[in-house]
Amino acid sequence: MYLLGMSNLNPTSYTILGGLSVQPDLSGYDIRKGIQQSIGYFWAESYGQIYPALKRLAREGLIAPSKASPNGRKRRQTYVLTDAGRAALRQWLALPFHNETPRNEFLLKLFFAGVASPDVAIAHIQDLNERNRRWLVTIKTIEASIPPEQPSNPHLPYWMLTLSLGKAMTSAALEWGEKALAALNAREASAAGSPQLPTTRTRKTSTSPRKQTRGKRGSMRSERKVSK
Amino acid sequence: MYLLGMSNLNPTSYTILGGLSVQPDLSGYDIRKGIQQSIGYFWAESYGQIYPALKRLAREGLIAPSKASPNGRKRRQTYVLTDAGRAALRQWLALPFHNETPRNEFLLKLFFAGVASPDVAIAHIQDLNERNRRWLVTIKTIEASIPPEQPSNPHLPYWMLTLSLGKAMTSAALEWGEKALAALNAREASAAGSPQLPTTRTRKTSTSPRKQTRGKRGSMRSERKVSK
DNA sequence: TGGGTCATGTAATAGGTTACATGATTGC
DNA sequence: GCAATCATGTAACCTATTACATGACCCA
Repeated sequence: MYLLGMSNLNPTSYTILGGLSVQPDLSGYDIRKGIQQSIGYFWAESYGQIYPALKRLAREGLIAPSKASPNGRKRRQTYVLTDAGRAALRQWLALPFHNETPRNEFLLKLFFAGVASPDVAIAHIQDLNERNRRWLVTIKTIEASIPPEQPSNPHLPYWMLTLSLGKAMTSAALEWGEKALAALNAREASAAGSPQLPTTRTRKTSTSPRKQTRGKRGSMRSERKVSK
Repeated sequence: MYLLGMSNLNPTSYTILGGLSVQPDLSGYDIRKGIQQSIGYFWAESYGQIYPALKRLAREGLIAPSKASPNGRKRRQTYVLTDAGRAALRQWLALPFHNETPRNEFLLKLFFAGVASPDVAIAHIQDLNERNRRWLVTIKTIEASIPPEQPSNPHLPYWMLTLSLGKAMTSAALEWGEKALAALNAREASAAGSPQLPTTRTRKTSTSPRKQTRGKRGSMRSERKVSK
């Protein structure tokens, strides 16, 4: 009965189903905003994914257009979950989760930092610490915005768990970063005390790395396939 | 002088440059193996990325084919870093690191776990804990394999730092997982004690989710674009 | 002589971001 | 009337994984 040509949705689609299961009558725009505000510290979606996914989900009957416009807004399409959609969501929830391929560019640069000046590693760790401090603020903000809800909400215990994992990991990384920074600074200081061969490294006064431009950021598209 | 049509390499290319900066005369195969064995807990590369990247790096003069075959193997192409390659690597190392888009499927499923039976969340957390325990073993294995090197190795302090961050975050996650599991089990037990309406949830004996098949794993390609 | 691993490579496809285009609505 | 934000959508890329093809070498 439900082995028609559908299935094999992408994670974006399941995120949409999940969002609509928590709150019906959301538009694509709402969904994106909701994701940013509630699970933005561990999940992101772009419009380029959301709108096509909505079309497809509707086509396959997992969501349905709804007319309800909670506020007076017009020209926006909201959706609700269908029974089939709820079933698909439950099915997906029960499957083992995928490990995302590990790709941590911070750790990669730290691993190879021996080729560069110690300033580089120090700057990256400072950068990481700042980002982590900001994450902690974000997480605490979300945390503060939750309790007011009705306490019988079946989602609440799980929402608290996701927040506490986020907090635990970010805190651990921040503690590591502060210790690492202290260790590297001590090492730098002692190196400055003892004699040192003049090497490639030019002791810069600023430790902050300059802005990174990589294909992205539209302009500055210097790359143009060398051969072929 | 060095503003020719090159630059804008992808992370894979920089990983290769990094690998060759630590040890020259590696083949594509070696590089992949080396990555798995030393930084596999935070970085992965596939052949489909490595071989094209090697070609391109050689074309742009950042690496050069070398003849040295450390062991007696034949029919394999090894490479060394050129001066330009080392410069490119240093330049990239100094740029701020990219945050990978946060996409943690475990947290996503946990967040929406309220739509499903409590067994689902419990199974996922057990799964996570097992993976984390395995990570810790891997990290400790790598850790044990490092000290024998010459202590003057300039990479060593950074390698130790990457390992300690990996360990800190994994341990934090594991501690969280154990507490979370205890909390959910307690909740389940107390729910079983108090009367409960018969709902959709079918109390399964097994808590382990079944194998996930999603397009990948070649066979079982049930999806076949419904329309268009 | 045959299995395992070494070794290189490519085609199909998935999955996703960015930049851009377009226009409506709200509030000042 | 104008800026900000709401709102939808698409085309051009990029990045990466998977599956497959191909064959050499090692050793028992």
